[in-house]
Amino acid sequence: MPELPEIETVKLGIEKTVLGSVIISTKIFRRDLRFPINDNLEKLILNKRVLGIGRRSKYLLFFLNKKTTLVLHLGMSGKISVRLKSECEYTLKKHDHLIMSFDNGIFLIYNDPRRFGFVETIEGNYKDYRRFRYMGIEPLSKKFDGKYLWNKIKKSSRNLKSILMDQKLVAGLGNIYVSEALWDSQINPTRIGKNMSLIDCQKIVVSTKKVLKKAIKFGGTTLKDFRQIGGEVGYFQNKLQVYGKEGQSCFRRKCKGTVEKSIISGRSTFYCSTCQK
DNA sequence: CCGCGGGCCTGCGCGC
DNA sequence: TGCGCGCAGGCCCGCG
Repeated sequence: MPELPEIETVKLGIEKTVLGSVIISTKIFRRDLRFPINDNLEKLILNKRVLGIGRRSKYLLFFLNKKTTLVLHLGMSGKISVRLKSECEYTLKKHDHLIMSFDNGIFLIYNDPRRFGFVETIEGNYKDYRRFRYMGIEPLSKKFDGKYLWNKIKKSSRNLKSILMDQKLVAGLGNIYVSEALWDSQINPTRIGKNMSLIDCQKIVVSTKKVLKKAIKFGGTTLKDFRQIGGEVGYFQNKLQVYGKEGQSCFRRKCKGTVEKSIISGRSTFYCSTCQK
């Protein structure tokens, strides 16, 4: 499910609802998520105030105090939603795994059918979190520029699809937005890193940022199960240019090509080989 | 060290 | 209607 724009959308929703509030109760219905929920998680977060909400790549962060940060990863099918108390008590939904209630009356529910997501705490500075240690830079940061990308890939014999999916290089892009960004930049996902020019890399970076920002603006992409925290779908699926469009005419003006789908590095990849060179 | 493929789960849509 | 298959927005791990 969620890539960077979807997590950013969820983050903005959570900020509006629980920032500054205190976690007054937690209920965990299943602990066997992608990684088992630690036995002491409840103890570590109970009665803590949410001092800040953050996002690193596709990870959501609840800053509780100097020592403790709650990390949430939504995997492929995870959702966070807000509900009223009565709804939680009487209509627990299938695959609801965790409920946190706050002193402002808000309930946050984590639901995840496939259980590829997980919840855990970071003790100490979140920057030292082991899952962030080797993680690449944020794609929307200033550091992510053409030069950075070019330096990272100019000797690589991997294809662009797998390069941009590599979270150690740039963290937060996933299957949808890599296809979208490469289409926007008119560069073919099968091209090899070492054959890319600095100009090509600059184009990719510009397109990536443009696509991500637009997706955030539209509240992310809902293919089937992504929801904003109030249950609203995202709207960026209406703005997709290639993802899921195999067999359709390329949307680029004056391009007579057809969108094709192929499996690159194990993932479905969509592109138009007529205009993506 | 690096890159790749399999595995983790459930649900859905498709062809038969 | 039902069944089996393939596929799905991500990540970790083991292997070569």
